[in-house]
Amino acid sequence: MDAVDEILAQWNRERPDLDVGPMGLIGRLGRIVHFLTREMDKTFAEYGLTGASFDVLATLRRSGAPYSLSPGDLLSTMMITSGTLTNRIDQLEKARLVTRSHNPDDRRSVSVLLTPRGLATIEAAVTAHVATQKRLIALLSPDEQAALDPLLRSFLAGIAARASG
Amino acid sequence: MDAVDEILAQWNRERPDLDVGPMGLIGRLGRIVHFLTREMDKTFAEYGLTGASFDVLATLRRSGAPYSLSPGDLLSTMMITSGTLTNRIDQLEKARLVTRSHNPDDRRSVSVLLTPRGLATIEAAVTAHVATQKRLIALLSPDEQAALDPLLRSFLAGIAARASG
DNA sequence: TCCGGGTATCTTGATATCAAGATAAATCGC
DNA sequence: GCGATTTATCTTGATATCAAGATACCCGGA
Repeated sequence: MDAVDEILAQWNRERPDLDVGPMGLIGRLGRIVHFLTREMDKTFAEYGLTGASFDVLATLRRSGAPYSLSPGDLLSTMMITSGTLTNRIDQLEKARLVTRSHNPDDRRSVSVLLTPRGLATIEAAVTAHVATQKRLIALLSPDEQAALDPLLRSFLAGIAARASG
Repeated sequence: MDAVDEILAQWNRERPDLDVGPMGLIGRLGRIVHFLTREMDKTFAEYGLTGASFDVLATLRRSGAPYSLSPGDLLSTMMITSGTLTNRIDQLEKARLVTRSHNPDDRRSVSVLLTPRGLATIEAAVTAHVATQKRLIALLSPDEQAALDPLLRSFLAGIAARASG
């Protein structure tokens, strides 16, 4: 009888006509992700980052040398709007973790490049982040983790199929 | 090879020292919840609500007649700060979906009460919401849903134990 | 050449959120 | 009783986000 079960019990009492089975699954998913996000944010904060700024730096870092992508490239892999990305890059530029430079061949487009300081920050932060994720996922046994993985893949595949179809 | 696998492949190339197994699980969880949230928000919007305002109305509704709780009661079941809750109640009051009244016995405390209009709104919205959740969860087969449930329970139990211990 | 349409990025205005602290009222210890 | 502490809620100031539209530039066709 966890916190989600208590909510479902209330609905059962008040609205017995509702089938709240799906609400249990989705509610638990939401709470789990909420907790994981909060814990991971603590690690980011140790490096002066937020989840948002980490995402940008990590996307640049994992794209490989020279650690440079256009805002458009970043947008395509990060589920945010263009205005949000402009703001994130502004903040990172102020913190001297990235620089913007204009492409002389197409002056509409911009390159966002990790500075040496930005590279050092993300190298350290991602190492700590992976350690945090390892610690968090250890709340499940290895068997449970192995059982969960294909279910999440299937769920996400269903979503991808829906989004494109 | 889904979008999360592509991210993991990039990290494997750039930082083969990192164990990104946990990142796969956590990344998929995050994406699934992000998608589910966006879809559920569409249903809320049909009733003039957001996820935030739905949460307040639903908490009042499932508490049972007379559909009245103090901000403190609401806070204890909704993972938000007191300032956020004040703002949510302000918005709902403007929309005439709830009213505030002061308790004569303890003038610090306040009762937030569903108006008839608020009750009618949440009755309809929660019915539609449950239908949306049923549709979304159908991306998994019944067997997959049955397999997922105990894993999420176990994960959330681990979190609850950690949070309290 | 020049215009229309498309592309890449940024700006604007409105909201929602949080952290920290303010306010007001109740209660506790003496 | 009376000051100090605790409790319940709200306020303030900063930030992040989004939707919609503005800006600046490129390109293809007449």
